[in-house]
Amino acid sequence: MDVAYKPEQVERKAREYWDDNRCFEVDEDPDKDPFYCLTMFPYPSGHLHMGHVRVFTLSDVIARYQRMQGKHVLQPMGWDAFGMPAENAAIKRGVPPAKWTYQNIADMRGQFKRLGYAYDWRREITTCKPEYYRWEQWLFTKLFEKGLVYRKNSIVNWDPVDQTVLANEQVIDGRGWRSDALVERREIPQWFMKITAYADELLEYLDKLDGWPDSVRSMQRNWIGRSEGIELSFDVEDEDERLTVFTTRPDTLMGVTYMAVAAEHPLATKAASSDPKVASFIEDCKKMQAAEAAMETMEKKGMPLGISAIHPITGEKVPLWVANFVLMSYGTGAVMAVPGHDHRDWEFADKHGLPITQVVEPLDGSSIDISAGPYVEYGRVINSGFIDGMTFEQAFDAIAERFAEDGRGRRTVNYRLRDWGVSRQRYWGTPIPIIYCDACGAQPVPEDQLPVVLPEDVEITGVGSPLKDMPEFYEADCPKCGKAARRETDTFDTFVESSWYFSRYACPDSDTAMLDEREAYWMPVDQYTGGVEHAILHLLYSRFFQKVMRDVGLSSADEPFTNLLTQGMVLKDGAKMSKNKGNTVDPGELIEKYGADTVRLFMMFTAPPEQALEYSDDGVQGAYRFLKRFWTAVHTHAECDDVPPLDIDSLSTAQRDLRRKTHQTIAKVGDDMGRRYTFNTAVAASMELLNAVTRFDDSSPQGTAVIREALNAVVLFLSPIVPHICHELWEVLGHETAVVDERWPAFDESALEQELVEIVIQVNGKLRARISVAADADKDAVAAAALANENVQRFIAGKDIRKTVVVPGRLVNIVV
RNA sequence: GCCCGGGUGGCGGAACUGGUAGACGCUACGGACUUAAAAUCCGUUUCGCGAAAGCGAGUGCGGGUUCGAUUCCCGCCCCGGGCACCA
Repeated sequence: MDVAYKPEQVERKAREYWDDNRCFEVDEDPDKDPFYCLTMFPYPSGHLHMGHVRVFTLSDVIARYQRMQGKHVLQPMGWDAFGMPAENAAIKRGVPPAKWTYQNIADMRGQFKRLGYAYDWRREITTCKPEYYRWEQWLFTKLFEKGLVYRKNSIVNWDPVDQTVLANEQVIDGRGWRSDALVERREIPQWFMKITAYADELLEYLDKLDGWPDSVRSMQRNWIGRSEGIELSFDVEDEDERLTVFTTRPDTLMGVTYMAVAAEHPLATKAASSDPKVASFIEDCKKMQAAEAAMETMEKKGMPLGISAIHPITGEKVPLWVANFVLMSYGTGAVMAVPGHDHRDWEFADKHGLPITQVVEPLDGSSIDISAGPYVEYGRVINSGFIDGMTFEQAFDAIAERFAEDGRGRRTVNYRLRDWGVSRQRYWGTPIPIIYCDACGAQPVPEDQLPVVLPEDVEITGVGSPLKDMPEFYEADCPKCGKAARRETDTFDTFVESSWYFSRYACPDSDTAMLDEREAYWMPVDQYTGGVEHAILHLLYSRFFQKVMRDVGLSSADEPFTNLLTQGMVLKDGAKMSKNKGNTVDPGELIEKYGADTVRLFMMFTAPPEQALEYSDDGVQGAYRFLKRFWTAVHTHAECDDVPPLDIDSLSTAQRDLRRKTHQTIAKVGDDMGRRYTFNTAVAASMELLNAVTRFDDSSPQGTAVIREALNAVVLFLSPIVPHICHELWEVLGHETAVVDERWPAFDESALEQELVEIVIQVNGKLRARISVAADADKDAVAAAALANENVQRFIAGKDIRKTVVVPGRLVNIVV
């Protein structure tokens, strides 16, 4: 054997075969069984990183495996091309975002091709192209017509020095990343999509998504945060308007000792006008970040407004506070506080010397010390007049009824989910198709004027959006009255592009409609793969868009992704790879050194998909070494060219053992790849089989026949993972057809039969011996054999046997 | 802070439905081949005691259920992801 493994040659040959034969280009064939295999498309940052290689390899393995199962597999690829990094690069290097992005796409496409992914490149999508985003603009105008979009004020991070809006990521310790100025909260008008109109459906359908991990469904359920409660209103002294609050704990109503409103609440604004201390407090509240994590971890501060609400039952005065932890954008911007039975209220009351009263006691009647901490469980109501003695449910109903009668309240359902703010004060994004007219207000751009094209030749300064300085962009005529009007210069959140791209792959060239009839052939996606970090936002927005597309008649699918696989990150030295930490590894270099197959194998073997994967140079070496062994084993065997057909009945015990191993492995690897998605154990099992073949020293005709069967199997089931080397080795094994067109091997049940099985013997649950018994031995015989064992006798001698547990084919446990 | 994960040898991991803890790979060590090195091949490798047979301990920590717990339950600790403008 003088053929050395040269990855670059082997891989080029396989690639050329796939390209020449257009192996991965698929059309809509009604006679075939379609399987849509999709990966979350990448942001074209310019260079491939290890995370990309991992997720795209995972998806590719699934696609190739399904193809071997006879499915008509679509696997497309595209680019999530709008986003901040392009603007940042433009500021840094003076290159326009469009130019930078297109160059990156070209570079990355080349790297992907080198990795041998089975993509139908004819369907490539680039979201920053007008052919793509025009349909997104079109859908927005449809939503506008349906009343599913609206404009309202909301809070952004404002950098007072750079005069620009910052992303949460660009705020570091409360300061702007470039200017280092203290960031302020600023309210500006922005467009919102009514995702809350679909809250119930998004929640209900989670139960039907049984192809999704429970963890993701659970995160989404909590994110939507449906809660049933009562909305009730309190009169406020010297005010005409009542103060409305939402509570899920009306049973604690008599325990309200104060109330709190958000800094932006009208009552707070009013109090500030006459009280400079309140005014300065509200001013301070503006200097905090918009991110929820920052809100939750910051010090809880508040200040009395000097006015009181009137308790709706007792008529007593309840002091009104302004507090930094109450959000104007969530609920009504006001809360009732029950410090006796809520953690946050208790801490706030404790700090500010507000009264804490107990109105719920444990159902078992035990006493609690409310001054030491709140009691937050459901219990029995006390100290509460007409609801005394009631359970939570009884009190809930009683309060609901009472308030409904006097028109002060109603049962209602509240969601934690907020509407989706889609406006961004950035240049590099899809222009929001709206024209503002002084006379007619905000008007959607009519269909025949779409797309609103983003000018690509611009200069980025880092101060505001260049669109605001381009009259040729923003000057427009009102679509309704024709008078001079002003075009919206904000662009969409880039999550909008990624909320429907999966459908567009079905018909990327459709220029008369957003989606055409081909959508129905491929959608929904059978297998979607991507990082866990997208478990909530991207996946929830996509689910929302799918339902919207369904409701405007573009699709009949309720959900976009039938099965979801969330993959873990790639780490080095226990930390996420990042330029800051200087611990990045360039997959391009590895591919050059070892070939694509080695990198693919390393990724699949090192950890199961859902877990974080720790990078190691030695691990890559190991993968390369295995491929060399694999290569040598197949070539060595291929030298014996007179391999006869298998004659199962004539096999020796050793030959039968190897054949059993082959068929056990076929079963195991099929299960690992098809059901469990544990590609690491599939590879391990393949290695074991190859090790068994290498150790099997038998050059008799039937010996080589058994080896041939084993090697054929190994090449077949490694072909989704390391497709290039398997393409070559399949040919070396004498096959006329390409491995890419082969079916998954079938396993022979009869090959698995065994005469003897090993049984473990325990005494009191501790391993004491192993014995070999006939596979069909009955329980009593196995127990008797176990008792007869010498070492077992040492441990049971002189003791009474209390119990004997026999698990057939596995173990015996003798309890003394 | 809240929600969701994870924690097993020197390292990555395996043990799928409560039934042999450490498969497979890496590292390290010993050996073969070689003038030498690389590559390759063979062997050992959870820890402690022991010449060996074997014994004891052991899956983040503390408890519990069970004949039997890495696996189920309760309470902690640590690490990671998400928290609505990173994608």
